[in-house]
Amino acid sequence: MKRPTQIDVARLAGVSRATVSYVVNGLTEGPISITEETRQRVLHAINELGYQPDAMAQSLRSGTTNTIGLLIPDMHNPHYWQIASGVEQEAQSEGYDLLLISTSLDPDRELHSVRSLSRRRIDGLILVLTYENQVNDEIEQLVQRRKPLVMMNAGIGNVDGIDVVATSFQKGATQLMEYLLSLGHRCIGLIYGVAHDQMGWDRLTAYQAALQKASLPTEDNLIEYCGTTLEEGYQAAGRLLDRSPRVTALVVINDLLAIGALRAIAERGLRVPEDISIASFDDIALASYVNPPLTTVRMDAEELGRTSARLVFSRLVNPKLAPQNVHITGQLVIRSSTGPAPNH
Amino acid sequence: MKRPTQIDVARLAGVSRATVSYVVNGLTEGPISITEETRQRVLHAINELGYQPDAMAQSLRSGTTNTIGLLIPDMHNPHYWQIASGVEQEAQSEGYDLLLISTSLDPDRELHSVRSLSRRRIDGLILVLTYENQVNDEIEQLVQRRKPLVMMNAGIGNVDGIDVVATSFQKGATQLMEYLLSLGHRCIGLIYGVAHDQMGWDRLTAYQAALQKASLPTEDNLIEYCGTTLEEGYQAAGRLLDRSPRVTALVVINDLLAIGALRAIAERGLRVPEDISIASFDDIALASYVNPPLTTVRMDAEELGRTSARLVFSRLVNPKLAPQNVHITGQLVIRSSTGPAPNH
DNA sequence: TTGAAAGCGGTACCAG
DNA sequence: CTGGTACCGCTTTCAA
Repeated sequence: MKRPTQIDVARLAGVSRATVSYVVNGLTEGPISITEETRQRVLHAINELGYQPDAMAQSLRSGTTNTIGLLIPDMHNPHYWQIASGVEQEAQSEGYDLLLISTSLDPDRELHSVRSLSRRRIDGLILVLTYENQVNDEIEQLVQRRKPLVMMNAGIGNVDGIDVVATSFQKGATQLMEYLLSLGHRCIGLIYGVAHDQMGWDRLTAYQAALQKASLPTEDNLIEYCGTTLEEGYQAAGRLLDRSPRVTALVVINDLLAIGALRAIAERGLRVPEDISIASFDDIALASYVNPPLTTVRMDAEELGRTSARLVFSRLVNPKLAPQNVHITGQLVIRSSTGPAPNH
Repeated sequence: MKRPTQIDVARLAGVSRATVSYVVNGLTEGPISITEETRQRVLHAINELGYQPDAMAQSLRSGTTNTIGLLIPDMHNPHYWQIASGVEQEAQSEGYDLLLISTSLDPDRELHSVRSLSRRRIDGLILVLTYENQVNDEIEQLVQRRKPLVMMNAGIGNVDGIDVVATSFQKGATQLMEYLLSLGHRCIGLIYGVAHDQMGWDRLTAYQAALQKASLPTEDNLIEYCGTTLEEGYQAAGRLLDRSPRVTALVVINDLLAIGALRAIAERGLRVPEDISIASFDDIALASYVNPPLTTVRMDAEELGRTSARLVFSRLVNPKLAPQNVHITGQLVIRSSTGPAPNH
């Protein structure tokens, strides 16, 4: 059973393909105008056959796909999920569909995916890259073809003429460190679980700078590197706690890992925040629901997604808009996972 | 700057479009065979221009899009995220892209989205519907066009000739209830937060049946209905606890809401599981990381997604496969959020 | 008021 | 070994 085409409809209604097209697209008013009677005949035939215009053919003709692409590094992290959710909402409300690709933190796939997306005549593209340098050429091409393109988390190398939604925890991280220091913490661990060194740089440097400013040593064994999953956060926290029992506060690179860390803490019989404070970044929905609710630096990821999508659409409407450069910074949210340092 | 087409390449290489096509598709061996020299000329021209075949045109020709569609009810629930993640993994590994649509629990959008997907010549479709009845006609059409189509969570009305991945918590829920009863719980609350009455039916009926079997009353005010978000789970648990302080155990329709409920419990100064036990369904990754780790009925959502995707692909390979009907049941996982009823 | 026909960018058959 | 060309399904001038 093949799907019916315009021709089938035209034949059944006894008109030409063009007429069908007019009726379907509601051009029956204005410059065209078609007899109400033929219009009804066509409409009837359409119903009869269950005809639906073929989106691919329309795309080929119009050069437009009604689709925007989103590339994220990892589907397991709620943070990216939330970004996707925001993008999806906005896309949906503009009548666009979302093509979602996760690179699973694989640089090759990142490149390959951008290629694949660009072959598809996607109307707009939002990239949350981790290995930017790899794809510069592709991006260059897309820009030259005037494709709406938004990069999130673009590092230092703000490519010319590209819309960027830059997120920075620098300020929030600094606030957080000051807050912890003011609570009397002097031995603060950092759990640094990232896909790529460059990610989370803002937090790492803020951490180091704050310690330095407070004339505290930035000991290497207070920093624990790990991967990006709950489990890895859990493991890393365990290692850190066992290695440096003196730590009174733990800064974790994101909420997900912090939740893993919470478990490691609980398993060692330590109470939060009486024995040890913990704080992290993102403020995913869960952050305020775990026990205790997490002190964190908020970055509304859904809003991030919505903002990126809006940038895409505004450029779609007006291609010669000057490159936008939205900068979003995190806000410290104090909850009950942090408290005064023990014996202070 | 327009993107180059086959014609441009052909012109630059001084050959015909056909030749370019052959080279691009590597048909240079076998029945076609092209001089290595021309091949190189074409390849060179391609590089020169940065030519990439247009996926839309290819789709129009082949009737194929290298895309599978996934419709989920809600992007905020990790359960559906995980399904999406599983589908994405499998799609990725088969070289397919994923078109993701969330209906945000809106029945109209559900219908509209299925329509939109079917206009797009999607190669396969996975539907996680909540309001099935609405879309029966559309589905009928897709089946007749032999589109690989998998329905998850299909209720009772297993449409003929459709691949179904049915999930049921019936057995797991029954096990869970027996387990709670064996721990001495006699007053067991249920938090029933679903998008649509029909969802979670398996758990509701298992809950009622178990109570009945134990000759316990199924009091209406032990059941609290609510929405699907963390916040609503939190609120609902609060209402239930305040209304019926006698409950010693709480069964929650899914882990997400259970995490919300945990907070409501903690805020009332109750300890888990000493004062009150709590158990739920899904076993999302977080379930074993919250404090205390949740007793839950496991349904590996990512695996669900992968299974659905595999069904799609196997039908893509062999369209006349008999309709598959995978039935996946949840397994009780006992962790530390459940314990003996107080004063037992 | 309606119809004929030229593409959109590729693919694949058939000739040469 | 390579080129010409019909076709995929739809839109949109241009003529009738």
